[in-house]
Amino acid sequence: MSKQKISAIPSIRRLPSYLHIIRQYRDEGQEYISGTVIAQELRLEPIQVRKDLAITGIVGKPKKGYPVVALMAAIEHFLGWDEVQQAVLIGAGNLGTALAGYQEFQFHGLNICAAFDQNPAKIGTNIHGVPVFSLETLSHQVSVLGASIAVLTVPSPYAQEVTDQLVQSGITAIWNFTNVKLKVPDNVIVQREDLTSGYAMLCVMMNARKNDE
Amino acid sequence: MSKQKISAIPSIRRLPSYLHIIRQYRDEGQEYISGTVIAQELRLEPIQVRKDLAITGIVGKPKKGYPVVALMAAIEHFLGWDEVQQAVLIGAGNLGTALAGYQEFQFHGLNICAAFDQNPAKIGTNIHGVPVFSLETLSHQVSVLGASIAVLTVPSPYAQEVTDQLVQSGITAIWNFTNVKLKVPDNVIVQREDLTSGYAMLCVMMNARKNDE
DNA sequence: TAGATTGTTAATCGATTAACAATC
DNA sequence: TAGATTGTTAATCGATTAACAATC
Repeated sequence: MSKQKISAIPSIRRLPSYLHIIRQYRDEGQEYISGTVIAQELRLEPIQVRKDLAITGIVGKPKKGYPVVALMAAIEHFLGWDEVQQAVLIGAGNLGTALAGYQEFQFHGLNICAAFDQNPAKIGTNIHGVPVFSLETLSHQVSVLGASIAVLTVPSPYAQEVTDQLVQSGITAIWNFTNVKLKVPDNVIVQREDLTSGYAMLCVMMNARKNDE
Repeated sequence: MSKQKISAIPSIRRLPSYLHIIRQYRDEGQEYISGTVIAQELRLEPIQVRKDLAITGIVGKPKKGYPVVALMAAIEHFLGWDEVQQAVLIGAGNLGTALAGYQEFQFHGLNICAAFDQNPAKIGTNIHGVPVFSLETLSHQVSVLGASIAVLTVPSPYAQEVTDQLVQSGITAIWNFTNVKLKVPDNVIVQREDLTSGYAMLCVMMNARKNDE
């Protein structure tokens, strides 16, 4: 088991932006939405949108498009966003606080139910309604809360040692916001979110434009 | 001009993580680092690392690897990180505050020199040393500060109208942290940072594992 | 010298795009 | 019916991986 290959990674990454558009059309009371329309909104090719949506199993109607409600359900189910996931936040610093207060996550079934920090001044307080605990109580809380996801926002130097604790506590999925490549056992999933890679893209595009003039 | 195709996007996105590893080796006083070693650290294929590094123009030495200092310089120059970029932060909320305090950006030549917010209570204060101004002074400040980049962290409903203001103020590159697909003129670059797309990946990996057991 | 590593050229793999019949 | 849109099958494109000669 584990370490298995996920196929169609680019498609999976585009699904949330489709969902966002589709939700807007639902709110406007539309019954159907076509791949062509989604493509226009996101400036993509219609064929790409259709191919991507196909992986969720949704079936559209020629001439009309996809039924909005069923399409939303199909994407959410495919992503597992139709079930609430309990997550713990590790590191109640700037970024951690921002993520704890990010309302959008509620739409994606992600519930940050507890935060952990080293700083005694923060323990016992709460950030955006999320209680902050001592890291020493991690194992206990993880089992009580039934959390399987950890959102990691500690300073880089602590990332690996905290990860070891997370693994020992029974966490099996880590959303890693540090720039450290974490070492974890085979059965633990890590998704690294690297802001600097997006910034690199922006910079290269700026350079390309400059050389173009 | 503009809208030109950037090639080797995946390679560009990996460069920052290489830089991070290489910097560690520099700090340890290493003179050379091989593609093999970088690959081991990041669990990639050595050939991929060599191919990626080649786009920066660096030339390695058989048997030894790449000269650490020159390699850092080559990556930084390729990304344009050897020159400081002035950026304005739009939206001094949770995420904006976190980004203003993100030390790491200094390593990448990104300097957030001013923040802007709608909220009168925030105007005149500062977040992590970055002064917060009224949005009405945007145009003036952008020209005074010589900023060409805007980091956009306003709530989604305001994203487009604020973007229009940014464009009018002379901003030509937007790092967009909202989930809105922005409409901008051809000469303006937008890099969207979508946290939910990373979370989608994590969820699909979790589902794949579950079905595997 | 022997062997690790580079950089180039070719092969494979997967993602995107194109073409088009089916359909409501 | 006419035409927009779907979904399938094939073609193209680009990224990754493999093979290997060159080299220090």
